[in-house]
Amino acid sequence: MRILLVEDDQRIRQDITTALEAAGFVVDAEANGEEGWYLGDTETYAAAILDLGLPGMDGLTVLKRWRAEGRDFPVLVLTARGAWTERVEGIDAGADDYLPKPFRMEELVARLRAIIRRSGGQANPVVIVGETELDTRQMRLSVRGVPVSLSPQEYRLVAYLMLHKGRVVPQQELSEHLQSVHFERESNAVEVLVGRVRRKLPVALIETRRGFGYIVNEPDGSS
Amino acid sequence: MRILLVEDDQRIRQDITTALEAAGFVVDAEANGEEGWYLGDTETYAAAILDLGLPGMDGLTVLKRWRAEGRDFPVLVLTARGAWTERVEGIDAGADDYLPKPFRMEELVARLRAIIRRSGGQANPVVIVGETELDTRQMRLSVRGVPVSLSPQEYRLVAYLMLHKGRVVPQQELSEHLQSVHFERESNAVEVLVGRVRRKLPVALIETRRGFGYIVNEPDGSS
DNA sequence: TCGGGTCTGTCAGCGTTTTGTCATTTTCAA
DNA sequence: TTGAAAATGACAAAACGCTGACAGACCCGA
Repeated sequence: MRILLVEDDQRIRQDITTALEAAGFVVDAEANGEEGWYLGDTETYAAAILDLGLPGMDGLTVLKRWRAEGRDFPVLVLTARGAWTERVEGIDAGADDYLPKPFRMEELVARLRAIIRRSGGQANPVVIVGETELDTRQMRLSVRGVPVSLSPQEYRLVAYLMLHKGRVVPQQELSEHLQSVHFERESNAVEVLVGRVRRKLPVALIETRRGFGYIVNEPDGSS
Repeated sequence: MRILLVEDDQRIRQDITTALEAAGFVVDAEANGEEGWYLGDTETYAAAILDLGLPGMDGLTVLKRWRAEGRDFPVLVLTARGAWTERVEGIDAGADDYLPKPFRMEELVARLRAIIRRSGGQANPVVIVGETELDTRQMRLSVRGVPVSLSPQEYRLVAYLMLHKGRVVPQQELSEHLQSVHFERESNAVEVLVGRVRRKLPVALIETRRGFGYIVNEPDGSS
């Protein structure tokens, strides 16, 4: 389930991204209005979260343009507290819901799931690859119905790979995503982690693409 | 069971929210009439509690608009003491019941349950997980039919987890929800509380997901 | 008003798990 | 074949959650 997030505040963007990923979504986060618009115009998303008041291109404009071009994925608009006008405009422009700042992350996730569900998409918290099942609500991984006990870091690794299944994920992206504050090039932390996970799994889930990164794929899938 | 509460008085809103949550409802509380209307129009609620005399948009108008657009969830109207006219108008506008201020919280909850039941929705006050039973009406937890004596805080913890069963609840969410006015980073209050509850329960109900939070789950482990 | 009991948050200590690093070996693609 | 990339085993520091003890706040009955 892929979500587009357009929000200029670096801090908020990070927080939301983290929360959504924890909730099992895949997030494309973008700070700039124009770029956000372009992404929404060219990629396929289950929903978008749009902050009004963006650099580059105003949020409302972004939304109107999408709608004008027939992009109909649900959009959740973030507004400043009490800015009632913004909300009205947002709704008029084709927003599906709005959320006044500040908000609680749980609420954001709940609302997002709501508009996705309403739009016909299903905000399924479960990802399945072969015999492996990832339940993002329970934060649990199981193989053939048997839960696998993973440490937080291990879980995050698997979750990230599974949510991005079918795509080669570079080591650097992983190590950045595991939010360890280390960019240390000379660290094989990810490799070690992958090893640990593999030892715990009864099936070969994570494939190595030597020189590129790791990938989780459907069993029959070839690249 | 999700309830929409539209009430401008901050104090009353808080009280009702607390009472309803204690009773096992999930509450969206809103102070502004217009925002309340929007929520009721776009979200799905089991019922709404509506104060007349709101800023933004008058309560009666909100109600009429909902009904005009076919929203038929039951609505409980709060009226000022002796404002007989309001009641008549409220009923005419499509309210299912009214409650004159001031009122007792228990009465509010009872009436709310009544209109929900009448409307076909089931306001089930009982949550069952394995051998554990949470009766939100009596605010009582029992295991194998034997009541467990819990302190208020302990009860809230268990209730919250049980009402969110099948989902990992982060410690932070818990500590926020227990409305302790502390955002204190380094506080192990939740851990202590969990420990106390566990000691009182004859069964393993609360599972720890190290690094993530706590979860209450059906014994077999499917959500 | 006093005294005992309960509730709740803090703290320090403890054992366990987790995680990054390092040295070394293995593997693979060019 | 060969050198870089990845896997592995071992290790130690750090993180995490649990527990018992404690003290202030609060409630209630005498």
